[in-house]
Amino acid sequence: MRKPQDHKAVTLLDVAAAADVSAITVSRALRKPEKVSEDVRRRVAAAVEKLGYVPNLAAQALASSRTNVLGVLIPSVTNNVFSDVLHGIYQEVQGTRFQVQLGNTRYSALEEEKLLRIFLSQRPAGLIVSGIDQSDVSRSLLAEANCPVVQIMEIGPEPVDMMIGFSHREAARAACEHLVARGYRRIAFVGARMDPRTQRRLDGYVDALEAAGLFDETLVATTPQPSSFTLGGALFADLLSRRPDVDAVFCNNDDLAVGVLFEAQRRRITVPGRLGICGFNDFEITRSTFPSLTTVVTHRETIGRNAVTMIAGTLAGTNPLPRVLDVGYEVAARASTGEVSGRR
Amino acid sequence: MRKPQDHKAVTLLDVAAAADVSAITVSRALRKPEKVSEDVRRRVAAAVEKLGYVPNLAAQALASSRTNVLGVLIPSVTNNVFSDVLHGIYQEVQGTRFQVQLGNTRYSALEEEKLLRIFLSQRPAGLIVSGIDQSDVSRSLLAEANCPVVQIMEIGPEPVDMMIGFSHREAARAACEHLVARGYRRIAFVGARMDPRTQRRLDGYVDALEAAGLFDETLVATTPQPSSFTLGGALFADLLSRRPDVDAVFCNNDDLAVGVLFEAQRRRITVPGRLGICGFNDFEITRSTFPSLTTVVTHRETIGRNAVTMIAGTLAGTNPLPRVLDVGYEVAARASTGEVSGRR
DNA sequence: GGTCTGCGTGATAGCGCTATCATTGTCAAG
DNA sequence: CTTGACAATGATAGCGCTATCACGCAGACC
Repeated sequence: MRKPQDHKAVTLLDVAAAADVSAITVSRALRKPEKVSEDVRRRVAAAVEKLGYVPNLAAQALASSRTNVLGVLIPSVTNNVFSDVLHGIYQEVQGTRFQVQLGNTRYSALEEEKLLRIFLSQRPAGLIVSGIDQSDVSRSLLAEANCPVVQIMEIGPEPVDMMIGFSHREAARAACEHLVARGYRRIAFVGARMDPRTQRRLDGYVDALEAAGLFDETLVATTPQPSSFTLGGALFADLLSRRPDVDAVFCNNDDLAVGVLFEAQRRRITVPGRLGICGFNDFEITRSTFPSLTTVVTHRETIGRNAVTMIAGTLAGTNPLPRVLDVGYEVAARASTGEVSGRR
Repeated sequence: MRKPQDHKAVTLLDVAAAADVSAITVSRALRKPEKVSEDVRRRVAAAVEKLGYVPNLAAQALASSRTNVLGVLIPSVTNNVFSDVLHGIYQEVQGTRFQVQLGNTRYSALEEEKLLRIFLSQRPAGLIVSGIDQSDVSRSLLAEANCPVVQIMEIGPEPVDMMIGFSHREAARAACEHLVARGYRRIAFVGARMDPRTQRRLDGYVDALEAAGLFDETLVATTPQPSSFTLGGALFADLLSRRPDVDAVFCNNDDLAVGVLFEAQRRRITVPGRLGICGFNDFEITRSTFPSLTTVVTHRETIGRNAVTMIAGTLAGTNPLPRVLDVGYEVAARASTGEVSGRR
C-alpha cells in the first residue's frame, strides 16, 4: 500500500471542475476569499475538502515569483543559544504564511556562503543570519538578495539591511564590573569556541579589568573547542594549575560556568566564598544550580521573534521596529557571586 | 542600494545564450555533466560563473515534479534530545542534494497534521517524523505521502513505512533494574511532560519495580509541564515532603535528574549515599556533574543520521538498512548510583 | 433608455525549468 | 559506400499555478 506512485495529484483544475468554476476562481477563492462570492467560496471549500486538494507550492512560487520561505542561518543546532532564538522564530512564524528554512553553517564562513546560495535560489521572502561577521562574499550575496535581511544576535556598524541584538563587549564588561564590585581581584576569563562574538566578550572583559587596574593575561584561559560543561571543568582545572590564587571566573558561556562550578565542588572550593563565578546567557540551569549562578541575561527569544516581525513588517510595508534594534542585556546577580549567601 | 527590485534574475536561457547552446543543454550540463561534451561543460560553467546564475528551485521542482526537500517534524526545537537528532540529520544531509525542512509540532497532534499538510504540498523527497503516536489522520497522510517516511526515536508495531529508535519501556526497565541491583529499595519515578514516550518509560519503571516487588504508586511524581532543571528540583522537593524515606530517583530525563541532584545538594542529601539518581538520555552534563550521573545512553545522533540514510537509500533503491531499526540503549552506571564512590 | 461603475468571473499567457522525442554527426561494421 | 549504433544537441510541450486583462451584468445616475 505504500508508494501509490503518482496517483496523479489533485490540481486546481480538478477542484475547479468539481466546484463548477474556472481554475483562476478557485485560486482566488483560496488566496483572496473576499474577492469571490459567498456561494463560490463554499463550493470551492467543499470541493477542496472532498478531493483532498493540496496546492503545489513550487507552482505557486513559480507563477507568482514569490515564496513564503524564511531562510534562517545559524552556526549550530545543538547550541542552546540558537535553539532559543529558533524557538522565538518559530513562535512568531506560527500562524503566518511563512515557513522556516533552516541552515546550519557550523561556524564556517564557507558553509554560510554555500547555504546562502542555496537559499537564494529559492527567492526567499526573507533572510535571517547570525552575527555580523559575514565574509565579503556573503555580505554581497545578502546585499543583492532582493528580500529583507536581518542580522541577529549582535549589533554593529554597517548593517547589511536590518539588525537585532546587543553588544557582547558591553555585556561582558558589565558582568566583569560586577565581579570587581563584589570585591574579586584575580578574575579569570574562561572562553571556548572563540568565534568573533566570543572574542568581543573577551574584549569586554579586558576593558573592565584594565579600567580597574586588574588585568593580567595569565588569567585568560581559552580554547577553540566548542563550549561544553566538561570543557568548563577542564579549562578551570588548567587555570588553577597555573593560577591557584584565582578568585573569580567570568565564563563566556553558561555551559562553561556550570562546568567550573562542578569542578569547584569536586575540589571543595566554596562558591562564592573562595571563588566567584559568572556565566553568560542565563540558561535555565543557572537558576537551578547550587549555588545559583550569576550570569548575563540575553534576550534570545525576543531576538528571534523580533527578527521575524521585522521581516514580516518590511514585506507588508509596515515594519514597526527600527532597522537596528538593540535589545540589551542584564547582569543577573545570583548566589555564585555572593548575592544570596554573602562572601565568607 | 537595498532592494534592487527585480533586476530580472538570470535564467537558464541567459546562460544558454552566453554559452551559445540551447537551454536544455545547459540544464543537462548542470545536472548530468557526463552527458555533454567537455567543451560545452566548460562554456556553460564559464557562463554560469560570469552571469551569477542561480537555478530556480521552484521551476525545477515544478518541471521535474520532485524536490530535494526532506521534511522533518519534531515536537520541540529547544529540547536537547531533538537538537541532537537534528544534528545527526544535518550531518548526514551535508553534501547531498537534500535540504532539510524543519517543522515544530510542539507536542501537538493537530499541529503535526497541519505541518504535514504543508510539507506534503511541497512533494518532499522524504519525511522524518518523531515518535510512533501519530493521529489517525497523520498516519493516513503519511501513508499516502508517496515518499519514504521514517518514524524516529521509538520502535513499535505497524510502522507507517520505516522506523528507527529503541524501546523506551525496556530502556527504563533496565535503568530501574540497575537501581534495584544497587540495593535501592524505595525508588521513585520523577517524570515531566508525560507524552506517550514518557508514559512508556513509566511503564518500564513499573515493570521493573513490580518484578522486584517494590512498586508503590506514592513514589511516582509526574507533571504535564515540560521538563526542566528547576522542575526536577521542584518535583523532588514535593516527593520528599510526601515520602522523606525515598532512597533513589529514576528520572525520565537528564534535565530532571540534574535538578534533583541540585536539590539534594541544597538539602545536604548525599548522593549516592542517601540517594541514588538515574537520568535518561546521557546529555553531556551528566558526565560533568559532581557526582557524575548514572543515565540511559540513547543514540540520538545515530538515529538522525540513519533516518537520512534510510531515506536516501530508499530513493536510490539501495537502502542498506532494515526497514525497522532498533538502535538500542545502554545503562551508563556512574557515581550517582554508587559505582565510583561506593555506597556509604 | 443610455452610460457609467464596480463586482464577480473567466480566458489567456506565461513563470523557468525538464521530459521526451527528434535530429545531426561520427564512426565501425558489413 | 551503405547501414546502424551511439553520442551530442536541440525543439517542443508541458509541470500547476497566478498576473493580467477582458467580459458580462446589476444597479446608480442623468
